[in-house]
Amino acid sequence: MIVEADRKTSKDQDGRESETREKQVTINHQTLTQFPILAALDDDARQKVASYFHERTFPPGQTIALEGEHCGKVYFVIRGVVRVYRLSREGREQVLARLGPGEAFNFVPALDGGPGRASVDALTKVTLYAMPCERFRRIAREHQEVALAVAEHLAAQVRRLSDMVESLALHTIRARLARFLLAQAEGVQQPSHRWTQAEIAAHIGTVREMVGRTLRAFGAAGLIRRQGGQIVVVDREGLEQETVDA
Amino acid sequence: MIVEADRKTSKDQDGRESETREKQVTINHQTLTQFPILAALDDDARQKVASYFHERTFPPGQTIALEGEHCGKVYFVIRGVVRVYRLSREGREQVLARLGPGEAFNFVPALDGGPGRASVDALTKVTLYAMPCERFRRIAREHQEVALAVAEHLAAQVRRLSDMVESLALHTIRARLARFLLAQAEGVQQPSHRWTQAEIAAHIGTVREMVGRTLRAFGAAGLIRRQGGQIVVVDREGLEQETVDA
DNA sequence: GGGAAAAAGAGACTTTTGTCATAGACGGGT
DNA sequence: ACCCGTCTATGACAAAAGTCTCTTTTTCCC
Repeated sequence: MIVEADRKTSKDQDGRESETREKQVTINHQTLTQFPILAALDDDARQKVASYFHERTFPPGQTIALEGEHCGKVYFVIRGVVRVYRLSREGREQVLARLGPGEAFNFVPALDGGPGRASVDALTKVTLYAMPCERFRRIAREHQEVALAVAEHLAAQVRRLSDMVESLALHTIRARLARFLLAQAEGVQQPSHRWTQAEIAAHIGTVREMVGRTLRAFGAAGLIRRQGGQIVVVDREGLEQETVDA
Repeated sequence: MIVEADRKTSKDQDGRESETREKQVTINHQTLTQFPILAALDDDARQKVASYFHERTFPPGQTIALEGEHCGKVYFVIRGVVRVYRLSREGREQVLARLGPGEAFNFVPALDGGPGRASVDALTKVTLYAMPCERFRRIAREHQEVALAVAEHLAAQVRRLSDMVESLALHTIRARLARFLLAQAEGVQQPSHRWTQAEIAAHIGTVREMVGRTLRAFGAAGLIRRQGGQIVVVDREGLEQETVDA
C-alpha cells in the first residue's frame, strides 16, 4: 500500500478528465507477477516492492517522458499502450517501441543514472506503476533474480535495436515496409492501436507519403489488398521476397 | 586516423600470423580485473572464473563469429581490436562496434540462448579469452554483482544502438559523418586501426564514395584539412553545425 | 626502387527518398 | 445530412544517396 503525496487534479470548473492523475491506491502485489522483471521475486519481496510503486494515469497523446530529461522513474505498463520514440529537430520521429501491459521501460537511465534517451507518450489511455530510479536500482542490487531479469530484458532490447539498425542501414523502404507488414500479420500483437500511414512511417524510418506510395505499389503487385482501412496480406511469399532488396 | 588540431596517435602493428590458435594457458586472474563485468568479483571467485577461460588468437581479418550462428562463447578482448557488424545479402556491412582490450562481447546470445545477431572479425591480431555461454550464464546467476554489471553493460549498448538508430533514421550522411569525425577527434580512442573511407562508410551506414565526396565537401568548406591520410578537424564549431541537418 | 594491391579522387548518371501542394475520402458528432 | 478534423491519394519536383567507371595516389612488400 502506498502513501505518497497525491497530486490532485485541481478540478476547476469543467472537471476536465484530461489531466494526468496520480492516485493513492493499494497495489495488489499479485498483479506484479505479469512483469517478467519482477516475476521471480518471492511473495514477501514482491509485496514490499509493490509498496514502492504509485499509480499514474495518462490520457491518449500525453507525454510521459521527454528525451534528455534526467531519469525520474521506471514505469510498468498496467493498461493501455505507450510509444517510445526519438525526435529530430525537424520534427520527424522514429519510434523505437510500443509497449503494452506487462512491459516496462526506462531501465537504461535507471541503471546508469544518465539522462533518458527517448521520449515516451501515451497512445491510448494508459495506467502505469512508477517507481523512482534509485529505488529500483537498490532493488536490483539486493535481488539478483531481478538483476538477471533486467539483463535479459535489456538483451532483448539490444536484439531489437540491432535489427532496427540493420534494417535502416542496409535496406530500402520497400524492404522495411514488407518486413513490417509481415511482422504485423504474423504476431497477433494485441495492443495494435490503429496503424495510420504516418505511424507506420515513424516505425520504419520514413515519411507518410513513402508509406502510401509503397503500399500502393504492393497493392498493384498483388501482394496486399486494401479493404476499408485494413491491409490484408494476400501473397505472403511475394512479400517475403520484397524483404530483401534486389 | 582522425585528429583535432594537434594530437598524435600511436600505431598498432599487425604481425603476420597465419593460424588461429587455441592455447591452454594459465590465465592470470589479475588480468580479469580490467573487465568491468568481472571487476566486482572477490579474489577467490575471480580465480575460479579464470580457470574457465581459454585463450584464443586470431590473425587480422579472420572471422571470429558469424551472424545467425548458435551462440558458442562469450569473449573478452585482451589484445587487439575486433569489429562487430551486420551484413546484408548484397555484401554491404554495417559496423555496430569496435572493441578493444577490456571490452567483451556476445552477452546477448549468452543470456537468452538465441542465435548471435552479428558477425565479429579481427581488425588487428587479436587475443581473446573465451568461455562457453552456459558457463557464463551460470556465473551470472551465482554472482549478483556480475549480473548487475552485465545489465549495466547492456544498458550502455542500448544507449549506443539507440543513438545509431536515431542517426540512421533521422539524419543525412553529412550530419552522420560530421558526428563521426567529432566523436573520433574527441575520444582518445586508443584502438584506432586506420580509418579508410570504406571503414568509415560501414560505420555511418553508407558507401565509400559518399564518404569521399562528403569529406571533400567538408574540406572545401574549410571544416577539415587532409594531410597525408590524416584528417584534421580545423573548424570544430563548423562541424558541429553540420551535425544537424538543415 | 619497383610494382602490385589497396585506397582515394572524381564525374556522369540512376534510383531512391523526401517535399510540397492539392484533392478526395472517411468517421462521427450534432 | 452536414461539417470538421484526420487520414489517404497522387503527381510534380527536388534533394539525397547509390552505382559505375576510370584515373591517380599511397602503401607496403619483396
